Amino acid sequence: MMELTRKGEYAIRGIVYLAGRPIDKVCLLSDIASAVDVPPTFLAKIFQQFSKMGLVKSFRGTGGGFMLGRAPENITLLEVVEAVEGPIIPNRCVVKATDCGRSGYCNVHPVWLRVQGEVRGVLEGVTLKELASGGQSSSTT
Amino acid sequence: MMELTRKGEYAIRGIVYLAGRPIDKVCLLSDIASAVDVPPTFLAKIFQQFSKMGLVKSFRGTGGGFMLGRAPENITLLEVVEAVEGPIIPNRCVVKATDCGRSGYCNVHPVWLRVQGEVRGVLEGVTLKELASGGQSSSTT
DNA sequence: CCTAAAAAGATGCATAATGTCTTTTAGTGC
DNA sequence: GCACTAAAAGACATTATGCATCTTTTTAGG
Repeated sequence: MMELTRKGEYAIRGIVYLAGRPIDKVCLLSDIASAVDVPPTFLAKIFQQFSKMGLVKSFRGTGGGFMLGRAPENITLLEVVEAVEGPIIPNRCVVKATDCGRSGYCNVHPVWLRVQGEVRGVLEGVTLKELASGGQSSSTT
Repeated sequence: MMELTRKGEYAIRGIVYLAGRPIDKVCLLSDIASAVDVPPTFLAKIFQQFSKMGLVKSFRGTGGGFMLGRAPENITLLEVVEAVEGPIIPNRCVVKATDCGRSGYCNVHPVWLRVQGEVRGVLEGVTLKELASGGQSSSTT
């Protein structure tokens, strides 16, 4: 359960790679794709989503490609994941309480809220800069 | 992302209901199903899995039905969820490190481990007893 | 106007989710 | 032993999602 899809995995690989490149130069999608071993057409879709969210900037035509939309220390893993996978929703009732509240057998509701909070918290605490540079975030292991 | 399936939701409803019933009496599957509003045939599959894991005890034939396999304070939500959804795996690389370690672009690995730990921690801290009685676990909101 | 590169949209296949139905097995009570 | 009850097991159907690929269109440079 709770498994990241390939799309999410590819998305992270792609943007982390981009974050590790010179910040002011465009990258060809095809270069990124081959560097991180992802089908180029699939990665294109992913980067289109990134572009809409402002996580990357795109440039068409000759000399075009992609750049990070913001400084890598200002982009969190949570944003990246949510950009392509949608919001972190451990259970429907988190977003639509009527799904569980109607008969009273959902004391589980607050538990899902807590799960959601914890997951978001962890992902929000990690930036692309850390991921690209190999720097570890505050370890709690 | 990370969404519980219907199966998981139904599983929780069913076993929480059972946990709220007299502990030494069997419950008919059909009664549970109608009480928690789940298709009986589907719930049957779920309870078969529970039975294999020892979370419930089943009795066939006349006077048969289901009982909790252990005291409700000794069954955690984590066990229930994992019984039907499988282990909590935020990303493949958590279970099979070769998936991300091969080229070095997975500094994300420890993050997924932390996510896994947090989620498991929350779910492990909640017992069927609390869920059945409406008692809240240690609130941190 | 020709080429480069991303954007957008249509399509196809495989797998998983969500159920249902039928048959089998195991008990109870007569 | 027989009939009845209820769970176990397995086959089946439908839909949604994941995981791509291919084609066409738009935008930009030289």
